[in-house]
Formats: sequence, structure tokens, C-alpha cells
Amino acid sequence: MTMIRTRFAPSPTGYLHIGGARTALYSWLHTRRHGGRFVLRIEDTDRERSTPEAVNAILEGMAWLGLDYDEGPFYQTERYDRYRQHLQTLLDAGQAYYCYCTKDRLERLRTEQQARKEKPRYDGRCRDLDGPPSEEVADEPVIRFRTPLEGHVVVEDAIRGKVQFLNSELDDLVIARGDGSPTYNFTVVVDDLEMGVTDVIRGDDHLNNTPRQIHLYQALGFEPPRFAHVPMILGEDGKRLSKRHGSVSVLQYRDEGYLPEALLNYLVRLGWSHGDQEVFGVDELIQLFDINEVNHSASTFNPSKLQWLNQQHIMRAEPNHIARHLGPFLAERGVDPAEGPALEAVVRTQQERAKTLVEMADNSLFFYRRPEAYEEKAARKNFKEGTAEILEHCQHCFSGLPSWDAESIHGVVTEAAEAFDVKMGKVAQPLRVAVSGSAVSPPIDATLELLGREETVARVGQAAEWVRQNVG
RNA sequence: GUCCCCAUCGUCUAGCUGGCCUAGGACACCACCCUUUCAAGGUGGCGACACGGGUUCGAAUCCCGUUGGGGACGCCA
Repeated sequence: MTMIRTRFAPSPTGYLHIGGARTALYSWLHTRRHGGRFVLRIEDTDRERSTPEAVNAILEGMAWLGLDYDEGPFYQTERYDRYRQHLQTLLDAGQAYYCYCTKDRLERLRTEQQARKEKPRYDGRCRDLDGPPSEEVADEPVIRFRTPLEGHVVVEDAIRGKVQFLNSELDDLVIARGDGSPTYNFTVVVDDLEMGVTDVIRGDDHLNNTPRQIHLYQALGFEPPRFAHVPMILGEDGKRLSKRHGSVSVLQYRDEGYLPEALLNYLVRLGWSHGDQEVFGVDELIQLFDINEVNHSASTFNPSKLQWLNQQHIMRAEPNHIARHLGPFLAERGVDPAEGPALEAVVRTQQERAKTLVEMADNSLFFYRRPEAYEEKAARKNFKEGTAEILEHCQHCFSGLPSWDAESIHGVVTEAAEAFDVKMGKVAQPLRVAVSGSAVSPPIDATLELLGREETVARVGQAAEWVRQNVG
């Protein structure tokens, strides 16, 4: 049994797409489960659309997700010698030939075939020529692969079983351009061969490329690898997921406050399941994931479920883990956690009440920055006649507490409620608005403990003064 | 147009080795409980086997057809 070797082979024409990330995830999990090797290859033969920025975005996305690779990244543009060698092998064996057709001729051919309601395909004009034809000759000929004309090819797929394609449906695909550079279907075969890839896991939009590639493997004298074509991810309109459906870049989800493990959890469940279990850790997934259990049908991306999973992972994580991911969001808001309560402690109070890190950062600002104003509705509802006396009472009691902890603070609040003959909410809510500026915060005792005695006393006094000046 | 893939609640899914399915779970939505707030949690509700035919004592499950959806048909990947 040879070692399993898989690969992720993105084209650097943009960011790391959600769909690509899911493909990478399935390959990565399959590899890790079986103790294999995960190869990263950058397919950049499209010189016009590939950019270094896109390469960096892909590498950054992979790193953020934690999808580490064992080999590479290999760049296809650095392997042209290898492709040339294999091209020459096919030419020498008569398995490939030069095609002198002009682009104009091919375009006309395609248009005529479509007018006849036929499948557009190369008509084989140069297939058996010894040299250039007498007319309509391209300046630089391309190289085409000599596809068998009869019979069929079977794709054995780990997810779909055997899928059969008639050779008469295929045509002689271009494997090298006029400038000599190879095209995708050729490079992918050569690379997977030379990199010893044993399992190709990719989107099922490539299922129809596979019969051509199997012919190429066989022409080069090799057995094809195992294939698993995983279903697409669709947008809400049922089409392939794209920008018009919202965020589709992995790093965009990072920026919107998602944890990498939450996104991975969501993506793995979009097509794979393990009974009714919904929440998985990455280590757990490595143990459980089985490529043969991936579903056949495409799934629709649903941000609502992803948000819930993010909430589940936030709640279950160690506070220091969340604190590390939260720090950059506070920095973006001009906040230095060193100037206030320990961020880990803040996270502990907020973990059950935020679906994203963006939300958690926004809701935690008041710990580090005195609110400049009170929410109008919250103030109107909770700052009433009599509130100033309650706040000043609490302020005084807070100042005299022997120790500043949640239990002592809770005692002050319940004592004040008794002293003023009101329910606890009539004390807690004004305190909440006073220190946070809003009607929402963690439990008031924990909130005030974190804020500190000095800052609490100052904010409560300030609010009492505001009430005297603005209420009644 | 040709070929390939696919079809269970609004979304993700369990179930597909016929009987255990008056099809279960999660998310979302609605209601109630808990509760100083927001959440979390608990309980309940709403909600699906695309349609037709066949095989069978019996079909979500097997077969055929229709319908609908996705993909490929680039000198992109």
C-alpha cells in the first residue's frame, strides 16, 4: 500500500475562494487521516491573470485556516522543461500532432456547429497531415492530443462510482499553445504524475475533464490516480457560489469575525456528515472524515448556519484562544487591551453573547473606553426620577467596599434594591447604562468587577450628575 | 444543442444493504419557561421524501420515464 499523496492546486487569479477552501479541506483531512503527504501546487500557466498578490492571498488563507502543506508550493511556470519533455515524448510517439488551424477558422467551425445544434468540437483537420496545409495557416501551430476515436473510457470515482464517457464525445484537445506553453489538462496530468499524487480530490466541474486526462496518463505510460469529484457549493439562487452571493473569500470571513475552526466545521458539513453531529473540532475531523461518505448533490451556502457554528466554537473555546483572535479587532478600533481589564477575562464574560468576533469587539469597547453618550432609548427608559439617588447610593457603597469582587458588588445591588424598595432591575439596569452606555452587557456584578472600582465609581457619579441635569 | 452529474422540511442533513419511517436531528422562524439586561440553556410548535408509472405482500429506499437543478463543450484553470 503506497503512501497517500494528495494536492491542492489553486490558480492564483484571485483570493482563496470558499469553494477552493472546501476542496483543500477535504484533501487535507483525507491526507491527515491516512498519514499521507499534502502537496501545494500553484497553477499559474495563465500568465495574464496570475498575480503575486493572488498567490499571497491564497497562502495567507491557507495559513489562517491551518491547512498546512508538506511539500511545495510548486509553481507550474517553473516546470516548463518538464512539460516540454513530455510533449516531445507524445509527438515522437505520434500521440500528439501540430495543428495549424487559425483562431478564425476554429471560431467559424464552432459557430457553424452550434447553428446545426451540434456539440462544438474540433473537426480533426490537421490530425493526419504531414506538414502545414495549403491555406488558412496559423503563424504558430498549437499541439493537440490524438484522442481515440472509438470505444469509451470509465472514470472510477470514490463518490460517484463508475462514470462512462464515449470517446466519440471527446475531441483532440490543445495541450500546448503556439508559444509552446502547455495548457491546463496537460500540466495537471504531468504534475500529478511527477509529484506522485495518488488521490485527486477536486470539484465535480472537473469530472468532464477526467476522461481526457485518463487518456493522457495512459499515453504517457502511467496508471491514473484515484479520483473523488466533490459536489459544488451553490449560492442562494442555485448557481455556483460567486461574489453576487456575498462573501466568497476565506479572508473576508476572517475579517468579519469568524474563527478558522468554525469555517472549517461549516465547510466540512456542507457535503459530508457523521450521523446528526454538527459541531466538530479539527482533530476530531481528522479521525472521522471519510471521503467515501461525501454526498453526491450540491449544497447551498447558508450564512445563518455558519454564524451559529461560529457561536458554538466561540463558546467552547479557551478564552486565551479567543483573546488572541479578538486582539486585532480591538486594535482596529483604536483600543489597547493593556490599558484596561485583562482581555481573557473580558472574553470569559462575553463568550456566550457574541456570534462573531466583530460583535464581541463592539460589545467590549466600553471596558476600555468611557462611553461618550448614553443610548437615547436606554437612558430614557432607565434614567428616571429617583435614579440619581440610587446611583449615588451605590456609588457611595462601592467606594466603601472592603474588596472589589462580583460577590460584594452583587451585595450592594441587592441591598440598594431593598433600601429603595424596588426590584433588582431598577438598580441593575441604571448601573448598566451608566457604565456601558447601553442596556446590554454581561451580568452587572461581573461587568463592574472587570471595570474596576475607580472607573466604576467615576462613571456612576457622572451618570448621576447627568440624570440630575437631564431628568425631571 | 450534445454529453456528464444530481433531486428528503426555507437551508444543512440522518435514513438508500426494501419492513424498524404516522421520515429523525441541526440551523432559521414562532411560542412558553428560566432570568435585572443581552445572550446562553430548557420545553413545545411550524415544516420534506419533485411528479408519474413499474417491481413487490410492502418503496424515501430498487427499475423506467418525465420535470426541475448543476456542470462541461476556452489556445482559462
